[in-house]
Amino acid sequence: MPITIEDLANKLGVSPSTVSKALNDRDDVSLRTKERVRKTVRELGYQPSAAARNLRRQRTDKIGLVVNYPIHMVRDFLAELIPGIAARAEQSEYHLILYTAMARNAERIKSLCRSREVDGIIVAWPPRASETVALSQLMTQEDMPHVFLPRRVPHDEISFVAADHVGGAKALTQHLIDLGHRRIGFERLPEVYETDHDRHAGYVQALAAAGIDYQPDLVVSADSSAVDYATRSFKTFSSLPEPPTAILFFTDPVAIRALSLARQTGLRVPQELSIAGYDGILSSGVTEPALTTVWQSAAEMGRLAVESLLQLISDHRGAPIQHTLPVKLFARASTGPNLRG
Amino acid sequence: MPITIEDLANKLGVSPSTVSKALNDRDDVSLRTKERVRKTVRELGYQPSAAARNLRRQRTDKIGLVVNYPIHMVRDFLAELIPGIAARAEQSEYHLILYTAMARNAERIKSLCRSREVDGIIVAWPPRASETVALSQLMTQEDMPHVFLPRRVPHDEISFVAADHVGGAKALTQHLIDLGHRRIGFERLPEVYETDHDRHAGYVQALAAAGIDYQPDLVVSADSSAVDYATRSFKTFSSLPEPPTAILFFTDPVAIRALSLARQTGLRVPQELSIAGYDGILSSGVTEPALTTVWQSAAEMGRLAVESLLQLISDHRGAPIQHTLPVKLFARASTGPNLRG
DNA sequence: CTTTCTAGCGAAATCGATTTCGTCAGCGCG
DNA sequence: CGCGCTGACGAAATCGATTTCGCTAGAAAG
Repeated sequence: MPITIEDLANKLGVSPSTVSKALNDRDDVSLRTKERVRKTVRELGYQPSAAARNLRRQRTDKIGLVVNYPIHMVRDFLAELIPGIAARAEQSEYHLILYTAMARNAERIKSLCRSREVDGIIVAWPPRASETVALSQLMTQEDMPHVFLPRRVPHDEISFVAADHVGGAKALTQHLIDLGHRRIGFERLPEVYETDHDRHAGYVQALAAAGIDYQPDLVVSADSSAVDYATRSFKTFSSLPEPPTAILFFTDPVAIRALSLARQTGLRVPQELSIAGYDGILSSGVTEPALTTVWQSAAEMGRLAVESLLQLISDHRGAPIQHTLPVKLFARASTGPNLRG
Repeated sequence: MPITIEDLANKLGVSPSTVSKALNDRDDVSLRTKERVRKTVRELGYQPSAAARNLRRQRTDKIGLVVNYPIHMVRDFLAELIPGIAARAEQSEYHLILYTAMARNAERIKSLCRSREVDGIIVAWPPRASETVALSQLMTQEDMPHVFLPRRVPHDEISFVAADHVGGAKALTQHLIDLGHRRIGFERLPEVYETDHDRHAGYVQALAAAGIDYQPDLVVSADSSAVDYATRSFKTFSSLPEPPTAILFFTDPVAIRALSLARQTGLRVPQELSIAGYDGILSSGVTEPALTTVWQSAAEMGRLAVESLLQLISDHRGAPIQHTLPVKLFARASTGPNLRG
């Protein structure tokens, strides 16, 4: 039995409509009345019922974050993303509702749209391109503004916020080239779609710019279905007739694993082998040696995603918004000059 | 213009009340009608308006997580906690709304209660005891079920989920005693209230049980207002006339910092100095040497918090629920036998 | 055959706000 | 004086579901 607008109206001797209008600062209420209303609101600590407002205004001032991926695999990223989203949303009086148990489930997203419990949706991790297009169309049909994250979606009509993986891989490769490396191993993870494609493109561009031939055997496709695919990839590289002097692994955890494998093998890092990761979020700085990596700001992506979403919400059916954020190279101790010629 | 219950009713030639009752499986609707309704619902993909339901039923099937602490300081913990909460909540058809920008702000919590946009609240990190009691009373007055986390609250009427820090510190100390250590340094962080108190108690108990005298100079109060208080604490320990052979630091980050300070000083870990952390969440396993620590499952605490909250929600004004979870000792390479007698 | 019950349905109230539209007093102006 | 206009307010509709209560037809009971 919280205080309702009617209680307030009675106490003030005016009608509920007047109270509502006063609180929403409409101009057909006298200044004197507005003051009186505001004063009483403060005294009684009145707060309008969210449900009633939502129903009448047909909006909720909430946005949904749908995590379309096994959470434990992306925990570090979410740990930055979620605060980034929440902080930006709260600046604009929006709040964040989390939906985690909906991996690849179009039905559930449709229900979410129809229940109208959020004004917009951020989808973390778009599925494969065709599914993503279908998902996006579904949401568009339901008039639900939405933004994908943190991968780009190869489609003009779809809003997303992504990191510049072409640039990231290019910078990383360039960094190794600058250190004198010419045989640079590159681990791919084909099922990650655009991300893999972009990074590979960056790698290729950097090599080409330096006039280094692209050697297919230096590019190893990780088999992420294997339990310890880090070890597999590492072994594939080191069993080459002419192993690379530097290796770019697809993610930091794999690179970290490679660090300890190298140690076990007796290979000194970076003197005999340079190792770099990617996607640095946490913990890349605490290894020994500290891991060279490329860092993408999940918090910043979250912030941008919210801003894009708010725009899409206010510009009813405006143009799609696509952001590609620059990433930052962290050159640390795990990469060093090529001492093997 | 999503489909409303009236659209459905018209299409079926029955009244909205009948549709509603069919969907809620009331027993004054014939089986035949229920079937017809359910079929059409499936065909049209009807989903009731959340706002309308919330208003009428006076509940939202949502719980709020109020993060009452600077987020960047507790990111690793949140990264486990939030998925734990969300997963358990979604099992019971609840969803999670995040409120981050409300550090120590009773006014905002009051508004949250009165707006009725959640059915219950989990407060992450209770403030000092007196404030916590006030906060709890406020919420109780507003009929808002709530649970504190992850610290215990020294008050019988208040629900919380906490880790057993007495047991944790005791196990950690015992571990070092078993390794032959008798001069064991202990870093305190006085402003963390009950947590500090409990851990200190565990330390004292373990010493007493082993018949080792408590030496006040081995207990150092960290000055967390200092920028690099890790270094300060470390130096205080090492400048003692008779330095400890093992040190328990208050958190993993500080212990990790101490590892590299020890290396710089030329002290070998664990041969010359054993170092342990606390609160292991991530990254304790990737240091060199791997850090001994005590681990508390944030996910499990989240799960329990939701369960407690759901219980408080259904048992209107039931008894408070207090959980103290056992923690787990991870004895790793940063602690070893005392070789200095 | 009348009365009583019950199963099944619908009309209408309700949740608590916002918004539309109408009313009315007071004012200025010709 | 009559007219229109404006400023300030309130009555009532509205959002879309749930819930209460009453009604009716047919079965069961007498």
